[in-house]
Amino acid sequence: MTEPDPDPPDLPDPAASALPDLAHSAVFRPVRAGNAFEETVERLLQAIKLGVVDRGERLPPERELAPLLGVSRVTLREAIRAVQQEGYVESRRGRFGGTFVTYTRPKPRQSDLKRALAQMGDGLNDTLTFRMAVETGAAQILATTPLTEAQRATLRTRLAELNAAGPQEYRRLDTLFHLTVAEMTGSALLSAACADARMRVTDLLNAIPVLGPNIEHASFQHAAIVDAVLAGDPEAARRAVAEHLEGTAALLRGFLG
Amino acid sequence: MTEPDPDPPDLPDPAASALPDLAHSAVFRPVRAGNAFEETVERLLQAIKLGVVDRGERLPPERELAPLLGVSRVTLREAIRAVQQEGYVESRRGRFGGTFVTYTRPKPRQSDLKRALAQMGDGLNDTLTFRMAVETGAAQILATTPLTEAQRATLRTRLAELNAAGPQEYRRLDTLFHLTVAEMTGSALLSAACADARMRVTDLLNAIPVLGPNIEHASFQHAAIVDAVLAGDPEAARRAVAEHLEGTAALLRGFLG
DNA sequence: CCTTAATGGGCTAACGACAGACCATTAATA
DNA sequence: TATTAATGGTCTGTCGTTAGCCCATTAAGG
Repeated sequence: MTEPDPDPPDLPDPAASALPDLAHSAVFRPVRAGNAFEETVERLLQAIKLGVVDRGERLPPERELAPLLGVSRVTLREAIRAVQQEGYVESRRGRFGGTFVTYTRPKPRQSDLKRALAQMGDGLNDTLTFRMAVETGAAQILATTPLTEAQRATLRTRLAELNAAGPQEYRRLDTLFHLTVAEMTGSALLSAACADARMRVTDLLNAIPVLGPNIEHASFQHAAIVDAVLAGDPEAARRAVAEHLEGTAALLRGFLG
Repeated sequence: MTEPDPDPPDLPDPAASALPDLAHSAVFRPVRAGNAFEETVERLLQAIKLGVVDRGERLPPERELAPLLGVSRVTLREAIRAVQQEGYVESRRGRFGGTFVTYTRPKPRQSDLKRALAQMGDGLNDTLTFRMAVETGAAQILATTPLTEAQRATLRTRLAELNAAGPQEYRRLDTLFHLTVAEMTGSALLSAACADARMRVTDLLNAIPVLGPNIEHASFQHAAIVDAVLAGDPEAARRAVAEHLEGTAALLRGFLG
């Protein structure tokens, strides 16, 4: 024993220069989040919980979905079986068969929220910060983008649908609205980032009751976002999204006390 | 032959509802970019080209780096051998050995730029949009974050270093500056996104000559960013970054004509 | 009632990645 | 000069993943 490393007196490369370990963590981070199976399960749950595939609808056929997700059909099938056993989907064979979503959002329960919050742990602030950055960025960019009339109409439609939604459909259409904004920027990277950010807070949001006052507040902000985007005012668009997300963030952080 | 699908007259689920294929592409996208080996090579090249590990410095030991990247040591070693054969690094055995960076940025060549642009193809706009979103987001958030005096000092230092840099060191310190802003937000997700965005344009930037007028212009903008962040003015910070990146984007797009 | 196309289900051989142990080499240091 | 700790280099067995092929099932449509 030679006191292996009580407090390194002089490291071999003391001239480590201005080389900041800061930047290290952004580059020397995991190349992949998990194994293919786990990642695939996660994606399927996302598609379901986000409402991209709604109850009663079916997933794309395995032979199409596997290449979309970049995994083999075997891995996809294992993932499907996993979410199947959790009661999210049912598979039916034969022509016009498929894997159908059976999941219904459970009633929001305080205990679910606490569990979800505990599961995220320190990641909550990280996620909320990330979401704030990418969604404000998307709105700001969209407001500087020349939109076709069809796109403008789509935005108005999404907003109207959202405002007309009952508590059952609210979260799904809200997700859709936000994703639509991101998608319209035309950047696949950006919309993937927004989808990712949204997915990270889905469990939390789904555990929060959809209350009248909150909806009204949100509706007002959604309208402000659309108005700013359609008016081509990036500053206002950014501000509107920021206020909207700060509301959500404050709501979530409130449950931590 | 029964005319397989000339124009689907009635699909099985015509009530596909408002189900937008839009959102599909953001969720049903590849779970992983490539195999572990390729991803690892990419990361190593990024660390080197971004200057996170500078010429003469060494990578973390394999036994540390492998778990950081989330791959096995075997895979990491194969990746290292690959970049070694391209002349980026050299390995030395024994205590105080390691894998040392030998890469020096080649002189910018128009042909390199054209090749890099061709390789990106349609991804250029995607990348530039993404970068705009995440970096403006980071600056905006940082400007609303209470900073310690140490952090404020670091920002000023990075800026000073950058302004004092010669053409040789300019790109590296520029990268460092931008990554520092992202890291300071405290969001690992956000800094990873910024690092990713930066990496996607690295080859392009490295192929552009560092010209006096450009540096002066950029220096002015970098100063504006730091000023806005230190002043706690998110609007100004966002605007400064946007202008800065628009300059770069215009420069790159200019080479496309 | 039969045919048929589209779907989930299952199998196999080959490859990729992994963990863990062990070997070889090096230079600081005692 | 001998020790020794830290590093790259190598090997082996195991498991996850893949591509490709064929089977089983189903309901629409002839």
